[in-house]
Formats: sequence, structure tokens, C-alpha cells
Amino acid sequence: MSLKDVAERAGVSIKTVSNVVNNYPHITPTTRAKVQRAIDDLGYRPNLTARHLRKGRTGILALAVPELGNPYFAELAGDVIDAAAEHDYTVLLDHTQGRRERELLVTQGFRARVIDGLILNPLELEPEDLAVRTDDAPLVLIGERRYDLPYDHIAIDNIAAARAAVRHLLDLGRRRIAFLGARGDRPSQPAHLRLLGWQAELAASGVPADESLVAPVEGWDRADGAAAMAALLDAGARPDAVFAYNDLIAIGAMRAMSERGLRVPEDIAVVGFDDLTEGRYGAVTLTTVSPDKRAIARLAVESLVSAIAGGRRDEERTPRELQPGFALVERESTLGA
Amino acid sequence: MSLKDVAERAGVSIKTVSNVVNNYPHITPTTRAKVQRAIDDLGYRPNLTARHLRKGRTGILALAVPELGNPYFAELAGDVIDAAAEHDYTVLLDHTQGRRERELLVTQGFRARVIDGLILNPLELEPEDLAVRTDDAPLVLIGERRYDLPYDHIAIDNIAAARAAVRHLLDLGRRRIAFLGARGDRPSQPAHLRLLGWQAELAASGVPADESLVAPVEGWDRADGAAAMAALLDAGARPDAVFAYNDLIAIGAMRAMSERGLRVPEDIAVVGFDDLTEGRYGAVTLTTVSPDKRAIARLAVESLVSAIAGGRRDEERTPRELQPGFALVERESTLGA
DNA sequence: TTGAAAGCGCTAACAG
DNA sequence: CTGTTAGCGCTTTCAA
Repeated sequence: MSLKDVAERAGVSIKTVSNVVNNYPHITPTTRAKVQRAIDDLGYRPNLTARHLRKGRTGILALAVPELGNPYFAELAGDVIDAAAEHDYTVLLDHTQGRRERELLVTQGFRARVIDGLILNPLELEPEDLAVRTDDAPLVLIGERRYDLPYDHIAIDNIAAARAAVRHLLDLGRRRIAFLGARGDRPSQPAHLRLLGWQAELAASGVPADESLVAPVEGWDRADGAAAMAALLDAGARPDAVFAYNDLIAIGAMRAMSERGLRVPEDIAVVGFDDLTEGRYGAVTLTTVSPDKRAIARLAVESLVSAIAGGRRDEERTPRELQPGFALVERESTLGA
Repeated sequence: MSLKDVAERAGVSIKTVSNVVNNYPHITPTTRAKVQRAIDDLGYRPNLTARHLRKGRTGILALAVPELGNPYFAELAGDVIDAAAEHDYTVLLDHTQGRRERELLVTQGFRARVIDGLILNPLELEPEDLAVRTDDAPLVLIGERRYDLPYDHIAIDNIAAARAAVRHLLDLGRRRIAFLGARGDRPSQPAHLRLLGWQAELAASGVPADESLVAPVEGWDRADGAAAMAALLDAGARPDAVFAYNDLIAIGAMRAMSERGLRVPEDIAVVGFDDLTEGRYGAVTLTTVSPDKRAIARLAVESLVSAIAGGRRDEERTPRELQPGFALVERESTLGA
């Protein structure tokens, strides 16, 4: 069933039907009614694929995040879907599992021209991977990592956010503040900025940064946090506070502490990062850095939509560094019940 | 850039290029090399939209879940994406917020013909909404609700699963077992089967089903669980166990208990449903019914893919009721540390 | 083994 | 205000 069928049934031309379907204004009410009638009778629905082929746009954006099992990305994805809907775009979701080859595949546009643009949160992708990108769909980057490439990048000020977290712990009188979430193998990678913030705030307060309090993690989930905390404690470290790369790691760490009979915050105060809903419902609610996810989603979508509409090629654009706000949310894991 | 450009550059016809791109076997190596060279030089990528228009299929499935913020659906979505990828399909994700009109919109195919099929987890949709469905993309239903309509339905045996949970509590000697997650306004709705299971298992054991231990919820998140538990306790109920509709409600309920100084499981044992990773990292780990999410995802995708391939119209199909397995995972919230 | 040509369903000129 | 026509880029008969 196509425009043609409707046209035949209504006794008009294809163009007229198209006009009705697209709400083209100058149509006599009689014609419109006649056509509408045929549309209803036949149950006609326009074929968007054909429309897209013709217009060169599909109305689909892709969002690629490392892992939907991480509530931060799930919540963000929901916000992106909502923001995209406001611009009449729908969202195709990918998860890369934080693996470089998957991230690479996504940026190289393996959906060639079914998407109009891509929002990517890279974890392992290297600048050179992005530099040789050939796909011409607009790309917007989100997340902690910065690439000095001609793509808009949306992320909160991670260093400032980390400093605020550490500042809060220092203000509470804690001095032996551990950082959970370094990557031993590649020190410059994802958690870099938050680690820098930790160092900077300690330095600014004249508190020595004890490297034995920096714990590496294997991944970014609760199990990794629990393992890292256990390793830290087993190695004999005695922190009085923990700043975790994210809430999941913080939650895993708290579990490890409770298994060892350590109390939060009396023995060890904990601050996380992401403000997951999950952190508000533990036995001890979690103090955390709360990035403005809605703003991140909105800015990413707006950036992409304008790039698509503008039809500018990436190389011709001046990339923007957009920084939504964040807030430190103080809860029981630092303040007590 | 199109096949035409490549053809011109290679000095062959469009068809030949198409053959190369599609790995059509009977091509002389010389020709293939020549064409491949042109493809590489030009950086040609096939336009999937055009291919789809021609073939009548898009290679995109849609998955519509109530809420990505609920980790159960986020985890399930990840599994569906993986299962779809095995069949060379990609997934377009929607969230309906459990609102009937959004669910309706999705089933009526507002993405008309950009998707080849739809997997839907309805919450509020009524049978009559589905009965008048006109969109002809195959549909597969997942989740607790059953509709007697010609669509495959994939869900674990909710009554049996609920009974196993209640059985476990009874075996531990609990007798005043509350059910958290009824919907006061519409008793027949989503949580129906699990409530039935609660009733059935109590009846089978000769334990009276105390209706004052059935607590309604406003929604399905942690806050709803906390509110329901608080209301139950404030009303003077003194359960010695709680079976929650899902893990989020159970987690919220445990938070409400801990705020009142009640201990889990000493004072009240708790069983949830969904087996979220989150439940394994609280101060008290959560006993829960663990549905086989991977199997649900796999079956849903396979059902859809075969319906698409078969080209059968819904009315002609014999709907199947597929039941993946589940397991009761016993943890601290019923067994203690 | 390769080429020519038709057509998937739609929109956008351009006419009338 | 409405009709005709030419493609968007691809696959697919049908020939050569």
C-alpha cells in the first residue's frame, strides 16, 4: 500500500495525497476530505524509509554508551531519548562494553546512513582512532575523556567536581583519603581527571597525597569496588575516607567494609560520583557528586541536531566544550544518620 | 557517493559493483579487485536506507520497556541488544513510562516501517488496545501480563516463582508474610500473578492470607517500596516477612525498616524479584527470584526474527506461550549473614 | 560473468 | 490549487 493506491482510490494524483499527508496548507477542504477518507479506508501509513531515502535524513540518532547495566548510563539514556523526542528524533541505543573495537566500530558508522548523528561516550577509544574517522554523520562526545578533535564535547568539570568531593571530606576532618578507581595499567585513562582533582585538592590543603591510598580497579562496577577496597585493606592501608570514581565502586567498597565490620561513616567516610538512585536507598545513603544528567542529555541532543541541520562538516566547525553543572549531595555516608 | 560513482571509477556497471559489495560469488578476481580498489579509493559505504527500501526490511527491531531507570529493564535491554546482534539486527529502544497512551502509540507503529518488529513489555495496555492494532510489524510481548491475543508471549511462570518465594519464607518458619506491590485501584493489574502466587502458597500450607498484610504501591521503584512499607508499619501491621513485587520495592522497604530500627532478617525476612545486581551489594544482600533474563531476551528476539522471516501475518499464527526458567537465589535477607 | 533497465515509495521542481 | 515527472541508492529480473 502506497501513496499510489490512496491516490487511485481518491481519484486524485499522488502529489495531492502527499500534500494531505504532509499537511501542505493550500488544499481545498473537499479534496482534503476525499483523500483523508481514502487514507482511512485503506489504513494507509507513510513509508518512512522511502521518505528518508528521499530526504537524506532518517530521524534517528544513535547513543553509544559503555554499559546499560550501569544505572548512570541507563538513566542518561532515558534522558537522551526524551530530549531527542522533543526534536522529533528517535534514539537507537548501542552499548560498547567499553571495548575499544566496539567503540571504533560505532564511530566508523557501521550503521552507515541509517543514523543522522551519534552521541558517544568513549572509554578506551584513542585520539588517533577518532582522527581517522571517515563516517560523515555528526558526532558529539560525552563523558570524562577529552580529545582535542573537532567534535563538541559535553561533560561536567570533572576536576572541580572531584575537588569538591575531597574538599567535603577534608572539611569533616578526614586526612587519609583513599581514591578508588585508578587504572594501574594506563594511568592517563578514564579516571584520570578525578584522580587529578583528588591530588589537587589535597595539595591545596597541604595534605600529603599518599599513593598507597590510590587503589586500582579492574572495571567500573560494584564488584570492582568491593575487590579494590578489600585489596586496599588487606594491604594494610587504613584510610579514614574514600572517594570513589563512581557510585557503583563506592557501593561495592561499602559492602567490603561492612563485611569487615568497618562502619560508615564512623570508621570510613565515603563519597561517590554519579548520584544514582540506588545510592539513596542503602542502609547508609551515599554522599555523591551529582552531575546534571538532564542537562548533559539536552546539550548533547541540541548540539547534534544543530550540526545535522547546519549540514556543516566536522572539520569546518569550531568544537565546543560544554560544561553542565554538578552538585555535591551530602548524605549519611559522610554525615552519619 | 553511490554505486554509480564507484562503477564509473572502476569502469564497470552498477550491477557489478553491487555484486562485489554483496559478495556475489561469480565474479572474476580481476574485476573484483578493480572494483574493490575503487571502493577503497572513494571510501564508499552502501546506503542502508536505500537497500532497506528496496528489500522491504530495515534490520531494526524496537524494544519498548516501561522505564530504563529500572535496572531490570536496563539489563534486559542489554541482553536484547546482544541477542539481536546475533541475528544482524540492531535495536531501537523506547520507554513508555508505563503509560497507556505511550504503550498504545508504540504498538500502533508510530515508526511506521522503519522497524521490522517490536518487543513490548506492557504495563497498562488493555487487551482491546491490542485487539485493534493495525500496524503489521510482528509483535512479541514480554512481561507478567497475559493477553489472549495472537502474539507470542515470553515470561517466566510468575505464579510458580511467587510460590517458590513464599515457600522459602514459610520453610524458614515465617507465618505473617506481607505482600508489597498490589495496585489498590486495579486489583487485576500488573502485580496480579505474583499476588495470586502468594495467596496460593499460603493456602496450600494452611496459613491464612491476612489481607491487612497486602500493601498497595504507587509505582515500582524504591521510593514506592519505602512508602508502602512505612504505611504498612504505621498502620500497625507486624509482619515477620515481606515478599515484594520486585527488588526495587524490596530495597525501598528494607530502607524503611532500617529507619525504624527493624533488622533484616531477624525481625523481618525479605524476598524480592528480578535479581538485580544491586541486591547483591547492600549491607544485607537480597534473597530474590531470578528470572533468566538472557533466555527471555533470546526467545523474544528469536520469535520476532522468525515471524519477520516467515512473513506470516499475526492472525495466521498460533501464538506461543514461552516460559524461560527462574531460580530462587537465597541470600542474607532471609538467611542472615 | 557482466550489463541495462525497472522500480521500491516518497518528495520537490516545475507546469498548468 | 493540483498534476507530471524525475530522481534518492539500491537490488533484481532479464539479456547479452
